[in-house]
Amino acid sequence: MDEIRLEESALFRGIPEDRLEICCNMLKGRIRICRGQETVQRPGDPLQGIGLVLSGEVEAAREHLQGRRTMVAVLRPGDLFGEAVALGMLESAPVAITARTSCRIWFFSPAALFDPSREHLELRTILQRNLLTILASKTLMLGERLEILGQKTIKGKLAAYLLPRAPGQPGTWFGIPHSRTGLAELLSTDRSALSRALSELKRDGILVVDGNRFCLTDPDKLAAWLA
Amino acid sequence: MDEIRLEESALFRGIPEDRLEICCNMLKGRIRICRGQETVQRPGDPLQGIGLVLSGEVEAAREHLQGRRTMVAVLRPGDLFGEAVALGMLESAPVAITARTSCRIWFFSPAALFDPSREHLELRTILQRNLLTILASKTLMLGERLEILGQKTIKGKLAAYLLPRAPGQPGTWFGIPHSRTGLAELLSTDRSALSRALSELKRDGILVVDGNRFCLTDPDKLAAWLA
DNA sequence: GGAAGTATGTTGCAGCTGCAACGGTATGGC
DNA sequence: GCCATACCGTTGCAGCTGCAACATACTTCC
Repeated sequence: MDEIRLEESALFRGIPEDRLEICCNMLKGRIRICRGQETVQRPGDPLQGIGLVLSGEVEAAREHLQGRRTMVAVLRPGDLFGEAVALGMLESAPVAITARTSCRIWFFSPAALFDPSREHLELRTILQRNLLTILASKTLMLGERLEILGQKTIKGKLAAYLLPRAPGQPGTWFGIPHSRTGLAELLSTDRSALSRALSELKRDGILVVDGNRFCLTDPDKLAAWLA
Repeated sequence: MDEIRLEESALFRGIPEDRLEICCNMLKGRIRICRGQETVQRPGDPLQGIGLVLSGEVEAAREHLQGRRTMVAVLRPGDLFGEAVALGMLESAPVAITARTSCRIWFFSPAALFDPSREHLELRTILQRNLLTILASKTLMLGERLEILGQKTIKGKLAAYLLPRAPGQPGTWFGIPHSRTGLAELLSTDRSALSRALSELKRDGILVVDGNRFCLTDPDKLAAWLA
């Protein structure tokens, strides 16, 4: 099973193991179990608190009209979602959360973190510090998404997405956590047009594809597509 | 002058006025004065700390190759930049910071915020809490940028950008903080193509434009362009 | 006042993308 | 085994966009 232990998550990093239970009680969390494909959170739903993925795989995506979606991130055990909404004082979520696989999610209220009481102050300090780090790296990740979506062509988007994910050694295979349809949503482009772009890159000897696995045979030629 | 007082900034919200000086000393800030058009921070530069705009107007933009840019945000007095990079433990900045006008920027080190000493703990707690709120709202802002850049057509991008900024009462004029060129960079599109799209929207009676000021005469028709 | 530089609107054109449709394959339920 | 569903690649076509070039203001700086 891919169940994560809380102390391995970024949120609880640095919390002594014997204090975990205190933290959990303090945050008043409750666990929700979702089946695969289940919608965890619809955009506009009243906020359920901050979610921490315990097991399974979860997607965060912006839903546009007519079923079109722009994927924001894939969440794995240990990842958080909803923290920006909760801390930013919005009353409803702007993104949809969907379970890719059956999963367990721990929802907790951020209010307890800022309880003015002096109780467990040192634990709350660690949690707040961790939350800062998590939000900072999420901001950086979103910045990279801007870099990708800012590209003008599909091959440019592919280059902006694949190049930072490829191993340093050129010609090495690496996997991505997306199906073709998912990749198209991530790049906010049309699936068939993406398929065509990949075919051309293959034809020109720039990369090789096998399902979710890629091998950049000519990274420089791919980088030439960056605007 | 548009100089901001520190206690009006989001970072120092809730700090008693007579403690401000303590905070400033604690954070070891130093002020940098920049002329208009000056580059404050090039992507890849070693980090100078977190920046707080005291006066003037500053741009944050991702620079692609060949001078193309995707604007990320306009920063006004009281706004922060670099906090995600500093807290996310990156050693260099991924975005370029440019002064639009002459400006004064206060750089400070985030390290003092997490000093393990007990000194001024209550002040540091407030600052950390404020930083969390700032990062959360920046995350939400970036999410909106994804919504905009995820649109497939220029008119869609315009709709995603203008509709949330228009006053509730249709037919009201409102301004945006961008020139045409700047708006094109914000939408990550070509300036002349943007100009063409705006002309067509004007021709079809959907909006009226006067420089940086817009008036949506038919918001519903504009919303129809959202993918 | 003049010159250089910058911002803006227009237009023609090549090219890329979105869309729809089709066929093939894999997966799952009955 | 069979059907339904989903995923993926291919293709034709209309349409939108990027790009280059040009003309017109407007600003700035001598």
